Amino acid sequence: MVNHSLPGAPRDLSGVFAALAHPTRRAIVAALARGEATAGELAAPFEVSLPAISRHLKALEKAALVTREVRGRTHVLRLDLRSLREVDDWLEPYRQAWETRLDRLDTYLEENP
Amino acid sequence: MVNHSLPGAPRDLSGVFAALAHPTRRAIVAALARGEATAGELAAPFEVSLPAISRHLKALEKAALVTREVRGRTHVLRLDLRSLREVDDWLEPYRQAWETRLDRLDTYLEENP
DNA sequence: CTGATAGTTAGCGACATGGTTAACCATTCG
DNA sequence: CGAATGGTTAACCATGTCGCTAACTATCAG
Repeated sequence: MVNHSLPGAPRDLSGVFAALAHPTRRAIVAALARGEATAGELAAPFEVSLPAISRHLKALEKAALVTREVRGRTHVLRLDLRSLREVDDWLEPYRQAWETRLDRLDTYLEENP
Repeated sequence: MVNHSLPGAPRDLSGVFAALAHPTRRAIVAALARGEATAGELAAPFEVSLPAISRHLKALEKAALVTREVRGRTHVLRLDLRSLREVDDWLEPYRQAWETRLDRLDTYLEENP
């Protein structure tokens, strides 16, 4: 088994979940999944002010969901998949639970509409 | 593809993530994965007061992570896996991302210690 | 140097969260 | 009935979140 949480990134699942508990931040994560972007580029689609986005980015960075590289006066943000992978790891035992239980419910519902 | 969010359970992923952003609530979820339990049974392992647990349960219920059946004066709580499955669904595209990218990093790190 | 651009920090207000203790239903038991 | 049990609700306090505007820092262009 592989350890997905690196030494420098302490397993603070609470912080990760809290960061993901905001639709704007999830949208930023989704945007970064398509590739790196600057703070301004990330802020553009949203109606909230730039300072608001700036603090969302800080929250994502603190949760280790995002890394930042300062290049001159622009900040390049990138998604760090490891924190998401920790969420996935946390989910694992429950996944097993619904694979044994809930899929049978799915089957039942499909066969009895 | 199966739709895991049922009509009665509106897709409020923010609420689910927020509910999971607290260690006590994650512990309750973990406890309920082993089977149903009463509020008192769930509160026992924790050092916080019973009212505090009561409100954690209410938060989990509001996020549809937990269902409650009132039997006489005891409340029986059960885990509802569907909300966790929504988290899993949300995670899916990212899972694909790290399966194509990060596993190669894993391989690299294992081969170059 | 000057001005424009990229972004953060500061300060404020409104509201949510999480914990406490005390009080309050509701149900079971003798 | 009266008392104990299971649990929630109320009131309060401290702290955190999220948005705003205004002000600031830093870099690039001319």
